[in-house]
Amino acid sequence: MTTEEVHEDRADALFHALADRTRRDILRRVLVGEHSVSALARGYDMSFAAVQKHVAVLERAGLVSKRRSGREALASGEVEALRSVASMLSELEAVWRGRIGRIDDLLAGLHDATNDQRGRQDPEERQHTHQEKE
Amino acid sequence: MTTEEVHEDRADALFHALADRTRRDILRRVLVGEHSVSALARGYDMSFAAVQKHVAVLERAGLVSKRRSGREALASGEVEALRSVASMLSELEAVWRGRIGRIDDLLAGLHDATNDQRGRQDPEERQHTHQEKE
DNA sequence: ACAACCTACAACCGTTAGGTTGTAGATTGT
DNA sequence: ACAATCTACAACCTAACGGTTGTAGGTTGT
Repeated sequence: MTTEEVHEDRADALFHALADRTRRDILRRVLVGEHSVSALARGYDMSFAAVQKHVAVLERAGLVSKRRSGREALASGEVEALRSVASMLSELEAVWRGRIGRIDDLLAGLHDATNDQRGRQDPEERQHTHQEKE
Repeated sequence: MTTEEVHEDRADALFHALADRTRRDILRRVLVGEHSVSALARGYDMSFAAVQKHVAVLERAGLVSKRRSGREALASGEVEALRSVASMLSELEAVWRGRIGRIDDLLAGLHDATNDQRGRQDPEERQHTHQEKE
């Protein structure tokens, strides 16, 4: 599996995890502070198991981490994962600006330089640069 | 339907549209410049109809707009929709910073002040502020 | 006129997602 | 010891998703 595929897998997991309002709501709560799964479950009109699954999806995506404390599992939000999603969007916007031609370059500024938007604004001379493959 | 529900519907559509690698790839292409649907379809190992559906999903989410030119439908990426997604993530990060307590406040800075991150960085004194509802 | 092309959409199919209930194990408080 | 609580997971159900093929209508070029 190439590095780029891993990146796409992560993107799939992250965007999918965010594509559900219950999960986004759970994420908001655990970003404020730790909550046990059952404490979270009390806030929604669905079964405990359903909420637990949502937390599991968030956890698999890396948006939430869990810690054991006795019988409860305390979940808290991972703001760095959130920032990595933001950086994916920045990459897309960079494509729009015409800065990135090949997808390979997307993995260049991946470590910590997430919010790299010093520089030009609104080029507007973008027009079908159009390199068809094959 | 409340304003907040509309907002959540939009978030659902946007994140769901982005949660598929083929759609993200299509989006990258049309962010560079206009492409007809069949031109896009030629780039993927799937049927025309499948690609057309992907474009439709992106269009419904507002990430892509289509224009008719004769027999072809030219799709181009909507960078503003991309920025609105980024602003949703900023709102979540603002929740983490402890700035936003109630979800209602999320709709405050929604018009154009998307990248509102002048101000404090990394508070770190966040710890279970924890207001349980009910 | 007609063939080629592009788009749109319906119908279908297998898999995944989001929900349910039930069961079982570990921890806690009395 | 025992009941209550919390978590994890399996099994199941229905709806939505991502793909297919087929059909039909509008545009283009010869």
